[in-house]
Amino acid sequence: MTDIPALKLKNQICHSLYSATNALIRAYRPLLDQLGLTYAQYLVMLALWDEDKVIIKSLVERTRFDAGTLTPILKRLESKKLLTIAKSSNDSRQKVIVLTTAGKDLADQAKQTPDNISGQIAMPRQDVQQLKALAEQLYALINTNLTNSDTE
Amino acid sequence: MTDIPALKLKNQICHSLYSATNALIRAYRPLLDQLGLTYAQYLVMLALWDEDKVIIKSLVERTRFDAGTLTPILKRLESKKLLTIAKSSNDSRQKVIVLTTAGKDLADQAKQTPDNISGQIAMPRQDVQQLKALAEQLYALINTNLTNSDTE
DNA sequence: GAGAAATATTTTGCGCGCAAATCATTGACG
DNA sequence: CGTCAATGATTTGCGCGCAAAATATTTCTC
Repeated sequence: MTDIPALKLKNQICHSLYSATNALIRAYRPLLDQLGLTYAQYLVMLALWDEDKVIIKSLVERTRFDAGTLTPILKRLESKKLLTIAKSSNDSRQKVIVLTTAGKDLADQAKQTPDNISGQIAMPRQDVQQLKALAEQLYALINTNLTNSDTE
Repeated sequence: MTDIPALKLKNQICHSLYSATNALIRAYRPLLDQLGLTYAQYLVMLALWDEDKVIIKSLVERTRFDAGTLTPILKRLESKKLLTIAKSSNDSRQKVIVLTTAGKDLADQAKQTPDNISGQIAMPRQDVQQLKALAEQLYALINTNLTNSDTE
């Protein structure tokens, strides 16, 4: 009916990106179920396997999650006994996140997950790398152009 | 701590894709606020501007939304008087979605949105097209490989 | 043509995602 | 040193996203 090309759903990069991302999360779900993690919890655990004993602000930066999103995720991971949340002694506004032994051990069970996914999806490695690079580029552009226009 | 490259957050394409998509949705928000739409509602309206007088199943296919997600979105659009939801006369299991005049008119106000976004983000057109193509490829691969493995 | 399988949609329940408001603590500075 | 802004984290409220179960209607199939 409306024949404005700019408004055609098929022409929207946002729709392609959105549905691909959601499809990828769905593909992860059965694998992550075995670890007892949701997708968001998995990303937080990845960040903590890189480096734990960090404050929440550090996780906000590295995971790119909103702080208001992270708080309840960390509580759920705590209730699964994968980590502890303790007040910092230096600055009691801050909370320090530390992996438990169980939290560290889960890395062993998780280490097959990325390969399992790429095995199932069978996208050429080069295309995957390019998709990743372009997504990173888009993320960087949004967070320079849009964040700066507030401040200047 | 855990030095397994496959588990490094930086190496995860899923994290790049996930955070880029969420950043893009955030970038759309101020523009869509002016239209009184959320991002998901905007995608549904795009589909309906392409073609309305369709059943929900058709929207499920074109928007790639889950039916259980679509039902409440359509109700909210109905309560905004942008569309009507009526039982089909042929098959009363089905519901027919029809745009109201207000719903059609909103396309005029929306038609600047895509250009406004690309103006703000300033990603080279070629890169945008490639990102879209790769996202579509990923979506297609997930929905062939993973859907088939159930049936065979 | 009655019961069973298939199809279209809705409901339920849980976990995000995020803007905005709030709270607690610390640091600045006058 | 008191107050006031800044900082780190939490809470609140709403709208998805989706699996699973429920509901309603239609289409087999015998």
